[in-house]
Amino acid sequence: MSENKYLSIYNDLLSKIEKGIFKPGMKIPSEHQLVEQYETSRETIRKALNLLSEHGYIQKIKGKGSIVLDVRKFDFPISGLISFKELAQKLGKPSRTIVEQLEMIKPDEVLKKHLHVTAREDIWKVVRVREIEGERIILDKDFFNKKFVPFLSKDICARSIYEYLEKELQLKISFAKKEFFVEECTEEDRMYLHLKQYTHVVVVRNYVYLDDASLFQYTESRHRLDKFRFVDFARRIHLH
Amino acid sequence: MSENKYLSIYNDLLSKIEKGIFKPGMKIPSEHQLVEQYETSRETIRKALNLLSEHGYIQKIKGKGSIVLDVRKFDFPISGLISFKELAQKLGKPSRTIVEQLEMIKPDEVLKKHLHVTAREDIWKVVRVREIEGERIILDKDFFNKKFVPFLSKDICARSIYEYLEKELQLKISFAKKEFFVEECTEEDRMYLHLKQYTHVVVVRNYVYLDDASLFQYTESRHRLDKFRFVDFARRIHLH
DNA sequence: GTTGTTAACTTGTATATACAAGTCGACTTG
DNA sequence: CAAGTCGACTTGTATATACAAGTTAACAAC
Repeated sequence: MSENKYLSIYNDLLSKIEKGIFKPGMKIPSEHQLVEQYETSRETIRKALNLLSEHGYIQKIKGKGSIVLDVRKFDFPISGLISFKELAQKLGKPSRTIVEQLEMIKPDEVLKKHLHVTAREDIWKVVRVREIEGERIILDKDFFNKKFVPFLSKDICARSIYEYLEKELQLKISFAKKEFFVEECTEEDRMYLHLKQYTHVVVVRNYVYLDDASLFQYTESRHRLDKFRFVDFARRIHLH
Repeated sequence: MSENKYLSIYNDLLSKIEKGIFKPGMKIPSEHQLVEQYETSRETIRKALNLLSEHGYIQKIKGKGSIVLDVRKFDFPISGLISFKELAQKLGKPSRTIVEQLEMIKPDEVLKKHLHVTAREDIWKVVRVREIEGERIILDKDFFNKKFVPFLSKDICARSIYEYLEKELQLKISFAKKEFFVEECTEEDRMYLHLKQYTHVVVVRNYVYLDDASLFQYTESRHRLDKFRFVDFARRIHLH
């Protein structure tokens, strides 16, 4: 359970939306009603509702109430900072992770720039292939600063690195920047993936930061063209 | 200026970050200091800071303060609901919009699904090419429900439809869902774009909603592979 | 010198109140 | 009947207070 009142209310309302107790198009109870239901203050309810709104689950309309959106209903992966294991569980497709490389390296010029490290620092390099429905679709190349991740094993990489980082090492993963673009496939891509006839791959560069804004991971995720899909939810900022 | 106190503080702090008065890595003044500077309450300051944090401009660290991130410094287009005109102005590259088609149509089966309309409703269809540095890079196919947009002209489409919708028609554009994937290019793509040797295009499907959660626009944006780039900022949700 | 303890700072959460502003239905008024 | 008004509801903004919890530097004790 959450220690936070507003987060536990967020979770409760979210699960009611996902279970269909609150259906798309429906109004959810008013803030006043929720205050009584959860025996809390209006500001606490509003924090929970604003989180739901930011994440695309509800739309708040002044004077009327909050209605459930269907935007988030069928679509994954939707924008967010989520591990492959969490994603695979949501999607429910049979998938497997194959650890192809796991070694400690010194960064080259490119990596020094991406991870903001010096030539002397030790870096974990992990290369994994994600097999989805029997096809080798995604090539993930992860780089971790050893300063933050002293130890890694093949077993951890095959299971879920994030679970290990957050639960065992107590790292507080906070935010990420992702860059998407398309690139010609390399020899490495062809070696590790089932590329069919495709000549390009979709590349996702992931820069992951901890709680204190320190960059601790750089990931390059290379997807076969035809299987790539990404969904984003955005709100317009009005400044008038 | 904004009528809202917290939005005008958000804007003021944002412009200080963008102008470099607050530089990446620097601490911004504490909430208490900002309360005195802006002569307001702490909750109002916190609303402004939380917005900056959500949008990737600062990181708040409990017990320490808020530091400016460099994540947003060089990267556009970053996730958000922004018109091509606004984007072009930010990027500063020479660009031009060519209106190739502008007509009123009845929706076919596919469009009926995308725009949630019946066969009897009138739909504006706008086809535009975005020329960047002299090359025809992006093909935008927009569809507007006539119920929301009674009138359109070539002139409006060449300038900025969004400016017209928001300023003239007073439509309140609120949020959007975007889907990204890669597709084989069509005859239409080849006809309108400078595609070089590329066999695929990046497709962005855009569903745009108004204030009251009604779907009013569907856009299909088709990008030449090599010029496509998208940046996303995401925060991890911790539920423990 | 090292360790531990304050004290003063920071941000995070929860609560209460007041009023503004948009929506909607019922009722009044012409 | 039509139009306008009013009251009861909704969400939005601004303010104040209290306490929790993390950080840091100064200081005291050993």
